[in-house]
Amino acid sequence: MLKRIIMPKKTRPTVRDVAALAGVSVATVSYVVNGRDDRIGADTRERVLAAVRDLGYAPNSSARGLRKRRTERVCLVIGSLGSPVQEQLVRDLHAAADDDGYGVLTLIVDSPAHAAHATRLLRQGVADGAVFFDSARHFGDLGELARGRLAMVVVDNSVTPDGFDVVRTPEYEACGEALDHLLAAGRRRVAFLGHRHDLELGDRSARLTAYRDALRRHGLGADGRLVGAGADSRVEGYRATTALMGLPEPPDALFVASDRAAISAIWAVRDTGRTVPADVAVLGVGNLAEGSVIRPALSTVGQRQVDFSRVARLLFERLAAADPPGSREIVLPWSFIPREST
Amino acid sequence: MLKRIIMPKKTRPTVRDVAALAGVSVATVSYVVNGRDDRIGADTRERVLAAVRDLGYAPNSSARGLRKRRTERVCLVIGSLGSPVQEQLVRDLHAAADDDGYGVLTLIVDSPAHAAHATRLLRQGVADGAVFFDSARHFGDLGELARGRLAMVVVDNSVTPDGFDVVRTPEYEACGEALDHLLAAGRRRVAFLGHRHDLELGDRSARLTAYRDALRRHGLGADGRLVGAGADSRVEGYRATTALMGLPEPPDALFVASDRAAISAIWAVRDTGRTVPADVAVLGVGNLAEGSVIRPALSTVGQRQVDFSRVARLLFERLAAADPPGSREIVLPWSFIPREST
DNA sequence: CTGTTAGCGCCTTCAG
DNA sequence: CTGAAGGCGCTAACAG
Repeated sequence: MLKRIIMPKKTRPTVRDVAALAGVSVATVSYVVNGRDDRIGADTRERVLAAVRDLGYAPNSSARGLRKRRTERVCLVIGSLGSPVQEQLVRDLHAAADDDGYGVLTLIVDSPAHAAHATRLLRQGVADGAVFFDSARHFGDLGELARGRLAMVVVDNSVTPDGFDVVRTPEYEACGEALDHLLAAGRRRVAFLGHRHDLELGDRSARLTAYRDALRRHGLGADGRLVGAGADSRVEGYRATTALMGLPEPPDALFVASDRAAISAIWAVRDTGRTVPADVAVLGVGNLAEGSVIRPALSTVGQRQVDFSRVARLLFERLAAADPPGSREIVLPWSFIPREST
Repeated sequence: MLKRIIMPKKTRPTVRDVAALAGVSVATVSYVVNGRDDRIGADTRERVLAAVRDLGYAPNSSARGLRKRRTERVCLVIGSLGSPVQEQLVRDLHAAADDDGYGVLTLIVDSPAHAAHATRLLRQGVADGAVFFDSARHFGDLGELARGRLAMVVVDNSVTPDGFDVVRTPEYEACGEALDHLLAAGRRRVAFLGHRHDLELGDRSARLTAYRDALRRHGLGADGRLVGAGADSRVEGYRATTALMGLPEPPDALFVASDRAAISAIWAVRDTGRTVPADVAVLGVGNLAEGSVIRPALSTVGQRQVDFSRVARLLFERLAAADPPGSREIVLPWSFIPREST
């Protein structure tokens, strides 16, 4: 009892504390804090703001979320750290969120276990909306989440809209164009280094399918030894390429499903004494900034100007809408970006 | 009115809905949901769980947080995406959180603006605890956050404990050892490529200071042209190295403050027709897995076995403790890891 | 212009 | 073993 009075408060200040200190009611504090102070006198407002500062008051987000039935937070669900494309997404989403007074939380989901984890948090209402990027494949039923009143935008090519918006990238077409270029230039042994999940997906992987179809278009048979994993990281790209170059009939072109690994691949090719692109052409995916700086500059496939502001806008439109808009679908512009490595 | 009855419920189910469907009281539902079901009959429990499944019920985290005055969530505040060391931290923190039934949110803070953003969320009680990694420098007063009843562990060398635990890495000593090795081997023009913030920090940057002190120990003067930015990304590492190699008197060794940039540096050196390590030695920092795979393998400085489980444990000890433990300080083992590039 | 007050959904004594 | 009730901190009617 006595402790209460003597000790500094161990619990964070509430509206009531602020109200008491400023000599006003809790409603007034709430109005001031929320910017609804058209009805509040200037002097009163100042007293409240001073009390807020003195006490270090910040409104409790649980209480506010409970009352308003919105958290004013959005969630970015991404598949992994380490890909610079995502940095742009982070930036664009933060920018859009700031405009609307929202906070951004990030959930890293690179396995079904993390997806379950994320699903639980999202269903518990940790945020009002979410953008899924490079992570949708780990989730079971995204539609169920959307039905739980979560505004959602999913960047993925193989998911079907179901109460949420879908953003697609025409990977298949752009990769096909790039591969045609390679094959038209006379390359005859083109290898494919995919992500592990490209190989698991098989026919449902746009990149792998684009590769197979391009070979077929040019009358070339598939050689199983030229298809494998290696796009998931720089290390794997280096290793897989080294192995490929040790083959009795090594490839004369490499289609690598990520720029990061493609850059390692260039390095690996050169470490076996060959030249890029003279001996071996290398083609990446993603249009990483780094690719345009290295020598030879990396030919790639992706957005010319990496920009996710449209994705962010979709989410905040959804959040602002009184009635949820129907499931929309947009397509980001992808193209073949030829440089020096092919 | 009629709509209410006809339309599927637009709002998420609550304990009351579950209780009504299962034919029990809300208290019973709460007991079952929270595993306090020693007092509940097995059949009753089954009915409740069935209702939970049918309705797709998940307890509202705002309401629960308000009532329990804890969110059972922790926050990872990291400085950027893209560094694989952080992947290990993410993994280790998730593992520890799962054990204790906590959720993990990630906040990306690579600027003071993002720090303000994060501070607001944290002060609003979005999580019970937080680990700061590679981000502390963007914050003004971490002590104030800790006083706001947030359990905190800060991984940073220049912050002083103030109601939170601090984890340090003996960078200065380990870098010094590595540089001594370089200089003892006869290198005379050693360049330093730092992060932008190393250069801003000046004397307070362990890596830059280690560099300057090592030169001094070996009786070498400082050459301003050999010190610059370039560690922040692969691209910058490549560019900065290329510039350095174009100098009238190019360096014979490069100390690069990140492994990622150091790897680019090796490449850039070779692209100017020189050999690593014969012409130019390259030393990185961080012990990135990739560094041990490339040829020549990258000499570096860091944790031999990258492991942050102790960091995570610190946080969860703090959360479990009734009374906050005093500010603790631990030191992670860092060492010089010589390989082929020096 | 400011104060009073009724919940938001949940957990947890306290009775029964 | 189960039900009723209070209150966590906040916002938004509604009074005054």
